[in-house]
Amino acid sequence: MNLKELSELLGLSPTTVSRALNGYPEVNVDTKRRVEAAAAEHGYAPNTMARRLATGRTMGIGHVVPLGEHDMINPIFAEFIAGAGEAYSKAGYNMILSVVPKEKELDTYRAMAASQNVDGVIVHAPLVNDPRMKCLVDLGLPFIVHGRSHSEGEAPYCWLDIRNKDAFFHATERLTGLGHKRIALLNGLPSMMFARRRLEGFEGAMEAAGLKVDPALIRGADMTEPFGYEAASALLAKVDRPTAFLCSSLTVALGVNRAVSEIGLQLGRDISLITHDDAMSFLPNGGSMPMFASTKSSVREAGYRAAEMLIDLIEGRVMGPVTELWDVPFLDGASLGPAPRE
Amino acid sequence: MNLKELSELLGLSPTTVSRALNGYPEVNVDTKRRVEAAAAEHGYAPNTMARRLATGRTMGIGHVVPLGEHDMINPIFAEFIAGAGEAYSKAGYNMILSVVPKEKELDTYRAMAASQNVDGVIVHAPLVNDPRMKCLVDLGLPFIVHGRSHSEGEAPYCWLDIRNKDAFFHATERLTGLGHKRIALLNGLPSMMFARRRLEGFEGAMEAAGLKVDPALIRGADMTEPFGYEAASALLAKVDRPTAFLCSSLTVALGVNRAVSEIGLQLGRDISLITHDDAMSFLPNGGSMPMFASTKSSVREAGYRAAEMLIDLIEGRVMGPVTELWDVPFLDGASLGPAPRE
DNA sequence: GTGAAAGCGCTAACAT
DNA sequence: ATGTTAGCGCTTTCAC
Repeated sequence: MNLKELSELLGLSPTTVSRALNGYPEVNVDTKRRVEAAAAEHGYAPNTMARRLATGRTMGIGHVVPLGEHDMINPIFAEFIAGAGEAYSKAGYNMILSVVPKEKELDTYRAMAASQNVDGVIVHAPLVNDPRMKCLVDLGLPFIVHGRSHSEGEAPYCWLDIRNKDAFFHATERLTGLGHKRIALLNGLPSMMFARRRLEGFEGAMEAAGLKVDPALIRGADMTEPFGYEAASALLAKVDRPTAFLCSSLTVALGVNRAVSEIGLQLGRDISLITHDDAMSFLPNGGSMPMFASTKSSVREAGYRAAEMLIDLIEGRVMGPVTELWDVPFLDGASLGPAPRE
Repeated sequence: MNLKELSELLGLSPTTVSRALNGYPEVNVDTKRRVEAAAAEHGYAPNTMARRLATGRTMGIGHVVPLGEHDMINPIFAEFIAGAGEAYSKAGYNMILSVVPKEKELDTYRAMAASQNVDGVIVHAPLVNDPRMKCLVDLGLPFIVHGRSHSEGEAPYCWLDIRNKDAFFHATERLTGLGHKRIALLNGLPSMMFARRRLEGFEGAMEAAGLKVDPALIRGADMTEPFGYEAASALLAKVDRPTAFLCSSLTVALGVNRAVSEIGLQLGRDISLITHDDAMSFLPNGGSMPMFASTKSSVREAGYRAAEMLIDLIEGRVMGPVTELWDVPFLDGASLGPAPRE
């Protein structure tokens, strides 16, 4: 069933039917009702592609995820996607997920701009010096970055992010306040902007406490359980082992916990741990796992806000670089204790 | 730049340019080269929506994921998506991810069929009596199910699945062979078809070993770490506690390991454990975590095959219900030992 | 309030 | 080997 058929069925012109269905005001109330009834009865829905061609709006938002050694499809991403998806449904947009080799990411954006199959894109997991933003600006493709690439000051694009630096500053401060001097930082990949900012927060707090940062206690990698396990095992085997761990994710913290238990120690008694929890999607409550700083469902919220922001940008309701930044909520946990006496 | 402009620029008709760009054989080799060069130079790419309207093919595959209490976007899903995405890129298709409230899933399919914005869909996580397949068959929308809903015999649709029942039969057999009599099964949600099949395999092997299944040792829930921890803690507190665990995922196994360590026991010495590993995306090697049955990257492979199969179906290269079924590879691990003497 | 007609940018019959 | 023409199904002026 298409518009023409439906209109013939009703003895109306396609124009009127289209207007009735799209809620134009100038349509007679009765005709409108008749049209809607007929559409529902015959299960008519306008052909998506025809409408898109006619309006010039694709109603699609691209999410390009690189397929590489490092998995980008992780719990954080999943939560974000869930949030964004909700916003899209509400606004009638479609999420288009493109899985492409990392090195083809820019080409994908160029192709998207040239073939006009998305109205905008969302950039995930920005790197320390990320080439994607400039590329997108040049292409004139509207976009929002989840995270950011610029350290301080104005960025010439829209982004939204949590206060990673502050969160890790405060977490570290909390540990130094308990007397910890040897604190290990199990961070994300150094190339990632969020890891850079977390490191800055850590270093800042160490300095503020008059402590020297030991580079041997800082590790950065994909935030997996085995990474936490292996890094913690290695660090705990040292004679001057750390008395506390600062983890970039709950997944990593689980690995640390495994390493700690394995050598007969206990988290919260012998070793302190604070983790940034960004893995709530597979650990719905985190319940029994002690933790401290948590984003909880805020990643999903971030996805929703990002999508909303992008749609506003596309539809011209907002202009120019908009940014949003929010705090990471802190949760006290059972894994904190004073540093052992020397 | 559109087709008309490009063709005028070249002094050719739009048709010829279109033919040259789409690789039709009847085009002069020189013109073809000229056209391609001009297209590249001016960054021309055909307008996606115009092409889709003209061809009647949307080049889109829908993935509907329910947004509910139970997270559907989990590591298994992520791996599957990565695999499918790869296949789509290769074939020029787009993945359209729709996040919708669970109760609106069928409506979403109906809307997709009516508005023709996808060429087909992939059904995830089928339930024991899943209404989606019948709905899709009625709608005439091509689809592939990752998993299945019908227990045995012919299903009137395409699906692809791993041998869950066999895998859990063999895993259980292995444990009974070591003398274990009290085996706990930490399964997925009972409403999920895969959990049902795993349970069947477990029960079959118990029966084959002449053992009685204790319902108190069977738990089914979302496969999270806290579930594993809490279930194992509770079960290990019983006087007649299990001597072995069979887990539906590595995430759950991690929780079991935590519970086991916490009470001073050790996996592989005091308690045996076999896990089906479907969480490789956040545990890239599983390395130090002992495990037994593993799908490793086979979920990603499944996504790739499913996408390929669906495209074949859409493009008419295959017809009728196709199914594919494969074994879960077994990996020996360090977590197995004989059952303790009575 | 309704309709006729012209596009949106492409592909695909049907010539030549 | 190339061009002409007619759609694909909708929206959107413009006219009544």
